[in-house]
Amino acid sequence: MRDDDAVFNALADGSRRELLDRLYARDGQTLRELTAGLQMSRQAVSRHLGVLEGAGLVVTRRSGREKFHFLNPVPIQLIHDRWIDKYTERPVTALVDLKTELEQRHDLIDPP
Amino acid sequence: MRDDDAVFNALADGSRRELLDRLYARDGQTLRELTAGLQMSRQAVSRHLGVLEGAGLVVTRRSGREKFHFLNPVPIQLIHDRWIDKYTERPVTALVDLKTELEQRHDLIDPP
DNA sequence: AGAATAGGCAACAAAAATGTTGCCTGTCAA
DNA sequence: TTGACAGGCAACATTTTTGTTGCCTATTCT
Repeated sequence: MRDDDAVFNALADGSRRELLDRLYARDGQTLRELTAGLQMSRQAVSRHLGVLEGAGLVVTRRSGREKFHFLNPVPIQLIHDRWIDKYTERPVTALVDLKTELEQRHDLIDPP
Repeated sequence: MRDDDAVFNALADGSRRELLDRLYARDGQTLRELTAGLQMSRQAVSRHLGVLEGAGLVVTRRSGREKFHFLNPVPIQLIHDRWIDKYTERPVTALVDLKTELEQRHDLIDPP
């Protein structure tokens, strides 16, 4: 497996993505704050945060008995850069543009 | 679950990401072409491509008995937009910048 | 028509992920 | 120092995922 496996694996779970959403809305929350409203045990949330931290999507900072969590958007930026060419400017603005391009390519392969 | 679940689930598998890499390198490949070199049965690759197509990451076009696969980068762009603010320009250029910001925030909470 | 090619579907076993409960350590306040 | 609070670790059962094998239909070529 490649190194980015942890990132994609962490993003695969809906609860973890919701945790990222919460941190995106307000950074620096503790485990208890993030658990509130998630209808899951504190231990489960703790492990989810551990997965996110292991993937580098969340950075933590401990202060006394509290642990603050921060969103790190860098791995997400890398996902974007992997399949979207920033130089040749692929048609990513709308699906309609892509479909148009597909029709053209298909005409090259199998002309009408 | 949300609607984007299929996309993240599709990206969670390393073999599927490799298929996207291959399509990114050369679009419009058939199932046989994509299977070559992947050390997996054709049926397994077929199901992986089905997952990618179901998530909208791959668009297909059938011509006779052959099926061509094309990469659709739109869902990946949406992932990027979800957690990276394009207006306020968060510090996503380097992890160093983020760490610096985290130090500053921590000083606000727990001054030295 | 007959053979070869491209792809699809379903059932099965093996492997991995998820959430729970129970118990533990460290920190803060009265 | 005693009790309350924040968080961590491990074992367990349940569910999901993954790849294989076997068999099927549709299309192309001789």
